Amino acid sequence: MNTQEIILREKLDDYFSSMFEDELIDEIVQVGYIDKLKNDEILIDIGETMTHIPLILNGVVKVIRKEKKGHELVLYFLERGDTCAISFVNCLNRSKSLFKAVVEKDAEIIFLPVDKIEPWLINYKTWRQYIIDSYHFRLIEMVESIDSLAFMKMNERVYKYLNDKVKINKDVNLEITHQEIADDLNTSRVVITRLLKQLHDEGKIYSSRNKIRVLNF
DNA sequence: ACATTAAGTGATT
DNA sequence: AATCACTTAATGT
Repeated sequence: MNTQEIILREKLDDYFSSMFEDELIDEIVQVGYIDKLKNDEILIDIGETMTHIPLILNGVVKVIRKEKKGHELVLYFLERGDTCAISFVNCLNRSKSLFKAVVEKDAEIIFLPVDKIEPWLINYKTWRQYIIDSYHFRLIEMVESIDSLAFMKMNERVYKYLNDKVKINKDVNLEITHQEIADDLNTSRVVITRLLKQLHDEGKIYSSRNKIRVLNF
């Protein structure tokens, strides 16, 4: 066993080993490769063809829907233990990505080549379960995202967004600019500035330049 | 000291 | 809730 495999196995032990059977872990170790990605690196962009699916070991990946003229909307975040099963099905169909995925917080990710992993669906019950669960979970998050778009006012959306961020980063102190929030929610900076000021005055957050602290989380 | 980037605000639609 | 136009504040060089 080479060092790469040993490292991989070690990383998997953290989280996935309790989820997958030993034989499956063995296969993952053999075909997968691990990569460390830094903030703002793009995993995949809309229209690109996917060849691998990611298993997130740590860090955070942000999944975004993008409109042609640069307008974006954040759909959900992927964290430890997550994969994007959507990308998996996309891979099987050899179709192009509907989403853009960028690293939100430095991440270690195992990439699995799709042609190798397809048979796992048949051979490994835990893998099947994992993929189905993941698909289900993404669907739920997508619906949540539709709900917030359709039914929530912008001030509620901002607050939810901040809370989601805190949850995912495990830190109530966020380093973020008004502009970045505006981009993620597809609105304008001025609107965010005003709503944040409102939240600040209501005592729900504390905000200063480049920083927001979510209170009573 | 100056330039750049982030944030705050009134007025208008 | 969005846009414009402008101001003020914070930060980098």
